[in-house]
Amino acid sequence: MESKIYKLYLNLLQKCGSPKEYWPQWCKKGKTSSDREIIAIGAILTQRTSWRNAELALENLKKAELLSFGKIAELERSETLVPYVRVAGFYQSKPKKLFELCKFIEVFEGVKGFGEYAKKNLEKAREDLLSLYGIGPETADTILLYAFDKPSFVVDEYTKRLVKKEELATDLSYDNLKNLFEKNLPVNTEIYQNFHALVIFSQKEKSRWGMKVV
DNA sequence: ACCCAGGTGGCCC
DNA sequence: GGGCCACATGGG
Repeated sequence: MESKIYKLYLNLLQKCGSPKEYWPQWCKKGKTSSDREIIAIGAILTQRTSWRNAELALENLKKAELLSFGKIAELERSETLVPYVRVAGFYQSKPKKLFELCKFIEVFEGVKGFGEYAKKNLEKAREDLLSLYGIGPETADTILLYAFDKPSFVVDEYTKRLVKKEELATDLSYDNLKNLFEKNLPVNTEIYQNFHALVIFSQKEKSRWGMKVV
């Protein structure tokens, strides 16, 4: 595998070091069902929002003992989440998005939990996620890749910028870039996880980056 | 007083 | 299928 894409990956890895240092929970092995739920909740909270604010919302939910799919699915109304989620912005829609996802998992997987759901076939799980309100391609792939540990490459604005700058493609649509990366990399969850983290990380100040343990 | 942050859904054409 | 726009908070 000697594609430009793979060389780019190796360069980023050499330049930035292992993403595990600054994305500990998202890249770690042996995730619990709870870890997976928190990652999925975080993926929604961070939509068009700084990770710092998404993290504050996660902490609010944790203090309120609402940081789990079961607890959120039990709520009668999504509006209950508003005060905890407010700090992450879009507080009218994010509670609905979280509620929708948690309800979906509850209805379809019952007591088996998110960990079991994560074993679902990748293509089917991606279709499921995309059908939910508030989950578009980037969030779906983020959940598949980091919460489910499935080899589904995540494309974001940083990826697009990088591809444009390196002149790796002219069609910058989501699906085209996703296919481009998946076609030019080994089908490997760890590489996809590292790559996406490195793309984001490489464009930020190292000292200001890093995820706390929620 | 701007601009941005790990997007998405709803319109419009 | 692509091009806009609203959504909302906190930090620079």
